[in-house]
Amino acid sequence: MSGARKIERVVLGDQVYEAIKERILDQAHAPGEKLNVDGLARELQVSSTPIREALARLVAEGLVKAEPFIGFATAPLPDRRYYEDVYNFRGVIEPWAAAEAARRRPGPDVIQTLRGEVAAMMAGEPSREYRSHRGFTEGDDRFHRIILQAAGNQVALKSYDDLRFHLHISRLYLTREQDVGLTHQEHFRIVDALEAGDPDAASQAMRLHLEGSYERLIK
Amino acid sequence: MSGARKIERVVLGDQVYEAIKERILDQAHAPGEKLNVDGLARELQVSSTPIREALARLVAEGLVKAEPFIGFATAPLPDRRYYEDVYNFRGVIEPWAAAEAARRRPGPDVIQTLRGEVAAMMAGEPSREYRSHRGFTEGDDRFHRIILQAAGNQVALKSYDDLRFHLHISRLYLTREQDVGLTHQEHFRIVDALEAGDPDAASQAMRLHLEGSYERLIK
DNA sequence: CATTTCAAAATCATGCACGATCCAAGATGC
DNA sequence: GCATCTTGGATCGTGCATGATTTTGAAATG
Repeated sequence: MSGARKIERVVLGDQVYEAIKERILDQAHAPGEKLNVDGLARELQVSSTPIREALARLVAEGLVKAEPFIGFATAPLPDRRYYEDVYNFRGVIEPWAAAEAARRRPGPDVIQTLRGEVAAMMAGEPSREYRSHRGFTEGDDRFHRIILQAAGNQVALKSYDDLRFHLHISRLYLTREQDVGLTHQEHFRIVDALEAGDPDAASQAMRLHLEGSYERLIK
Repeated sequence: MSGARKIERVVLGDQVYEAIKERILDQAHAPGEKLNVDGLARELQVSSTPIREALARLVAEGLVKAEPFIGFATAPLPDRRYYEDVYNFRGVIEPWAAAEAARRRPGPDVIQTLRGEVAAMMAGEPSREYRSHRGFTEGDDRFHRIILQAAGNQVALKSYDDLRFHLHISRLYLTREQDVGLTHQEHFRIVDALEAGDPDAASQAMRLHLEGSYERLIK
């Protein structure tokens, strides 16, 4: 019984999907770059079928664009208009989610995890270094995602997940060094409000953070 | 110039995708029903590759679930918890979108289209008839979508589109006859507020409509 | 006789190689 | 210099081989 560990049934398409996603998030492919199916097949040592399946999924998620009879390419960096929409949207969802999370009184484990993320983001090397740059971005991702999770609405969580990759990439290409300190402070205030169980304060802190985040992004 | 019609390069995978989606929305496959790749290939007169590509996309959109080495199946009807989340989420997004749309003063063509949808939904046969049942559902879909569009935020629009199919199916399986009249009145109030360019009234009308809609759905 | 066990066959998902089709770019002709 | 042809390369679709899963059916057990 207890020893019955679940056998991992591995489908090649899944692994290829993860591999390509990782490559894009690793900036191994620039935005808008063409993705050669045969080339990927050779590099990943599989046939073209799993590649195409994986790319089809990535297309549906918006990370990859497909042109009939021409091929696949990584999604281009969105224009300013798109970011404006994204932040307006987040400005509606996330303050609400933060209030909801505060109302539900997140457990100490959640607070602990959030503080851990904040601390880890601060501890990152002064990043001209690529790795820490990515580490910062991923930490920010997780921070916001945890709050969406704590709000307990799976639909809202999914809508955030759909934005994550685009946000991840844009942050990767557009984040500046001096922004780190400000982000840090804003995150702190959000966690404090959550811990205090104060919905209004949490909502307000999140709103301010997103506004600041947007300002930093577009300049 | 004017005669330069765009040649539609058609990929089989796209057509298969539309065909299967249509089948699911047509209730040709019950929720949770298994989808046989070879069977679909024979029925649609194509090989299995386009089928799998289409199914992979449908999986990414949540209409179809995939289990490794077992196959594909249409997504099961969600539980009550899910609908609660959906309507809480819509209760945040759509009132905001309605206010935004009112603020932008939608043109007379948009108002006209909305009134057209409302009228068409009312004109539908007293539906024990299946067709009009579906017609009602699709009309409701389009009504809400037009408002999201009028709000001018493509991210919010996409988040709604991600919910549309699930909503469509649940409405198809769960809508009652006596609900039609109430829906109709609520839609009217929303259009009026949009036409008047009154953000608060639009937001409020949308909120009431969603609350009513939710009540009708879960009982 | 009902129920369980177990093996073998049928069914089906998955991945691969190959051929057909189509796009892009360089070469040729005027 | 412009249009047409040709070649290279890539995508798209098909058929088939392989391995996993499910079902069938018969034997064995209680």
